[in-house]
Amino acid sequence: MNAPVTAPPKSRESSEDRKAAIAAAARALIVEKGFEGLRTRDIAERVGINIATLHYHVPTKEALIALVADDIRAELREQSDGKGREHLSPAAQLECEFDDYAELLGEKVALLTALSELLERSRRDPVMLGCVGPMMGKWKRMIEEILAQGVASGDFRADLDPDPAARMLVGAMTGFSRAPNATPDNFKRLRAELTRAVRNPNLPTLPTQGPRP
Amino acid sequence: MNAPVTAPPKSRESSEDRKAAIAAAARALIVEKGFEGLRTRDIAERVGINIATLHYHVPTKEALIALVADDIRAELREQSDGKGREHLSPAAQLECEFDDYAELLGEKVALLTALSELLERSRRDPVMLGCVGPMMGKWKRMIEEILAQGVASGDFRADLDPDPAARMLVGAMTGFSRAPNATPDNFKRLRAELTRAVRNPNLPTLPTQGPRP
DNA sequence: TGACTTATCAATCAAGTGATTGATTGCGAC
DNA sequence: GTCGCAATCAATCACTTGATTGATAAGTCA
Repeated sequence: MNAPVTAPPKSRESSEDRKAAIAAAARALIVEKGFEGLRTRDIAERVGINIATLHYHVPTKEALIALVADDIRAELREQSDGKGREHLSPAAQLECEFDDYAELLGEKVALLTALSELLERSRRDPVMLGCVGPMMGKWKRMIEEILAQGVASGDFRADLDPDPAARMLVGAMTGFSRAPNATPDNFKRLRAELTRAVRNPNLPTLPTQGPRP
Repeated sequence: MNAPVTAPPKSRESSEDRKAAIAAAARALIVEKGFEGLRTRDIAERVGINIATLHYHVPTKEALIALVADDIRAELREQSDGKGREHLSPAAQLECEFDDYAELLGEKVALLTALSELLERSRRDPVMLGCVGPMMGKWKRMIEEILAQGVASGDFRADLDPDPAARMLVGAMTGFSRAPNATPDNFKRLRAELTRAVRNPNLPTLPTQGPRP
């Protein structure tokens, strides 16, 4: 390589690296203190830079918010991208959605927590709504689509209404992450229940039989 | 903004009335600005009193939080109290739960919004968790109980697992109030979907409201 | 009426809190 | 070298915010 695009590690960080570090620190602090408890000084301290340096990279707090939102969006897209599942049955696709959320619950709870904080604020902050709303909308629509296909294919109940059913599934999952006793085992039970809630009872094959004894 | 209460120069309020007014103003402001955006000065202004007067009635912000939490708890209990429904079928009892939530959505959205703010904070505030946690726990347990009875009576699916199913219902309802397009009509569709999600598909007739022997 | 309590306010404090300023330092280009 | 720019920092401003203080008026009661 005679033309390195990314500069080698210097004593002084590049603007990109700094911004990434700032976003990470901000997200961690949002989880700890809540969005409204986010303080620019705390972020700077965690990154190990001066307040003025922080403001050099991220001029205003609004820009900081946008940075964090983008950071979260990028990480979420990273998970959902490039996983062609169109060839799977609707029921299998739905299980994949559950798998994805289980992965978030297991390895990226902080992401979910931060997202939850942003969501709460989005109710009264149009800018935030513009950041977070599309993410949630996309998720719900994706599930809605799977459900509609499943109704057509016979995987799911014929009387299933995709829109409210998708609301139900999304609400159940997000609600789960907020609730106490959000253990992996309890999520297994939840997803099993959700599966039973939407599946076609007239299907000849019954893969599972009821809840645990 | 809002007129600083051109209230008539009344005689001095009683301590109880003042506290009630403070709680009401605080709740309204929580809805508008979020819990973390709650400012004692704003509350005082809305009530029409001096900051020092506010601190006379509610010494610290923590006491204010407790006051608000108690206020919300009281209003919620007011709705759920004294509505003996044990004589109804489990399916009918569940519909009553949906009715209750529809009523909240219609006439007391502010209550739900404030509660949502408190819930968000309860994740990182043990005191708040002590206030809000029991409320949510009671609700979930109530639904769980109805579901268990409905499984036994045959109203609901035999393979329904009450605990995660209750999580699902609670999550679906709370999630609905947060989501966009939370219209009354959409709630109708949601509750219909939830009803179908739990009902026993082997029932010869659709379970309807009314007592059953 | 007079002593005592309750409710109220203007003024102020002390600790934040986002943002700005002016100077300093490291690094690449010429 | 040394010039210019990007990155950094110490100091500070202007404002917010929960809480306190000392004084004053409105009730209560003997």
